[in-house]
Amino acid sequence: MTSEQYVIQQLQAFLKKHRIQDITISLQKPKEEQFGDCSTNLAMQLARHLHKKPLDIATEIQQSFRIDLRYISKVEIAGPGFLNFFVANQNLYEQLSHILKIGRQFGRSEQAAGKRAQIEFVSANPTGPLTIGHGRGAVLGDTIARLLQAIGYEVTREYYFNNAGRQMRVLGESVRLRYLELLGQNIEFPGDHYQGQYIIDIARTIYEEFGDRLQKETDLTLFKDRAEQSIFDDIKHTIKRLGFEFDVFFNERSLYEEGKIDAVVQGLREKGLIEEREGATWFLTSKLGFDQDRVFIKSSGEPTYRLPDTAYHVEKIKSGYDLIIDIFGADHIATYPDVLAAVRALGYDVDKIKVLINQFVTLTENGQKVKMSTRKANFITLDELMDEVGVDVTRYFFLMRNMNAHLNFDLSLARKQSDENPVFYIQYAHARIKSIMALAVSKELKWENKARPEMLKAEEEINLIKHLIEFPKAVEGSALNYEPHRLVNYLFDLATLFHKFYTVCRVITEDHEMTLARLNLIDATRIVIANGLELLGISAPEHM
RNA sequence: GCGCCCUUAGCUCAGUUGGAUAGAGCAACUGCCUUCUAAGCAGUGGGUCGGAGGUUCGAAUCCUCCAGGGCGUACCA
Repeated sequence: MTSEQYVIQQLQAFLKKHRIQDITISLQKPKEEQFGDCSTNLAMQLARHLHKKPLDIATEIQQSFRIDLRYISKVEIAGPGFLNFFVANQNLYEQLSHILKIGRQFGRSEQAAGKRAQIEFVSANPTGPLTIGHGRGAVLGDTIARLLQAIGYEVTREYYFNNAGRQMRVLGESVRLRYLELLGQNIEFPGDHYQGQYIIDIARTIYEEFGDRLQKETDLTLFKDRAEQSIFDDIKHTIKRLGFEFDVFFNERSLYEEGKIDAVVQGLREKGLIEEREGATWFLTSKLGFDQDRVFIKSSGEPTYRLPDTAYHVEKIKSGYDLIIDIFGADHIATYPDVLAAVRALGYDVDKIKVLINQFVTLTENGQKVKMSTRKANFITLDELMDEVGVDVTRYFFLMRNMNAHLNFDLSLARKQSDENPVFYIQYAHARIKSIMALAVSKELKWENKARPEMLKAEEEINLIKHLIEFPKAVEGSALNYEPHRLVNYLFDLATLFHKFYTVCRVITEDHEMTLARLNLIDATRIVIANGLELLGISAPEHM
């Protein structure tokens, strides 16, 4: 049992004794050390119910609280009626050895065991390399997947794409024109076609294979297919470099082939939510409380994205996932309310679907904003970014901030000062520990299960232990809120506490007992940092 | 106009779901390497939490209004 669990147990006993219900006990971690390790505002909450002064109630609770030195050393009343609890060191030592005992498992839990989650992200159509903008979604998605796995979910990473439609025709035509250029034709390349160098590269491979045999070819299929294949190969390579792979690539086309699209239209039509008008097929969103109707099928006969997206989400729900996560960029904000409305109108429970929107990455270079556009090719690719700063910095950068805040990515800073990136601060703590442990091993020191943890009494040591044992809560909070940056902040704070400890407390000394105790402490720290970085997909280096 | 998001130190951002004296990193300044890695540590300065009301024991956090910025608001995805 942790100290917190003991506190809650005692407080619940108090509530039961006084027959008080409908109160949820909340424990906070005070910012100030003098206010203890955890505190509760229960007395203030109860003041209204019991018609007594908060301070009087606090005193009652304090008097009924049974101090057990295995968990809590003292209880104090402070301020307007806070009850502050101080953790007994004995409990810290027990939890420290618990960390050492379970090692890599520390931080993982089974609370979502048996549940399945699907997370769809990136989902860029194969019209060009992944950009820094996609990178944010990619890293967030993979990390949230890792976090969900850490609390027991079985997770499927899914990439949804569409290789049909107008943009793919433009892509094919772009390649064809570049191919004709290679044949020496004078081509005026349209401004609204894909401008990137990669188009020329693809055209060249076609030229090398076919020579001029495609000169009269007007069917775009071959150009389109070659481009798609080449671009997808690149995308998969980039993803792999980032440190993960998708389990499923879901082609939108399969929804048509299996009749899912028609089923959606039919289903909504039966509900009176479909209408033909001006040659197009409309989804009557206005009947569902929205301000305007939306086109489902254009007068050209091609569906808009809303229709297949709806069919796709119906399929997700039918697959029986307990949790369905979509990660979109901010430019898709307007799309999901209609899609979810359609899914709901078809009678499905959309509560399992969580739509996470990540705000844009604003690129600045030399103080100037860089506008990114795949078509204009003035983007920085994710690969180029990783070439510049490495995978660890790339991932850390995308994870360190709340996803619904804009990410200001200063390219010149990322290039020039990449060794000042905070990720190195965390990795450095790990490398320092490995270095000490290597020295200990060379001195044939064996610390496992032989140390006396009660030797660890210095403020730096106690603070470090207290933070280490918060790790499972940090993982859980990060996972349940889909907020990787919380874990990043936790690890940064942990590194700070370790560096402080390192400066003040020498690990390997003449004092054998103390040496073993501290080796245990840094070993536990190493475990937590490594486990944490693993969840972020960032390496934990032995040397730096 | 409407919808979603953002506004906290000079800059970039945290702030554990309403708690006690609002934090960190950069940038500036001052110290600390004969000892396990100085990619580190200690310290100084820096704030009307965009503004105004409201809710209550208590608000950066919740509600309303206003201002500024971003993204949408397509028979593009």
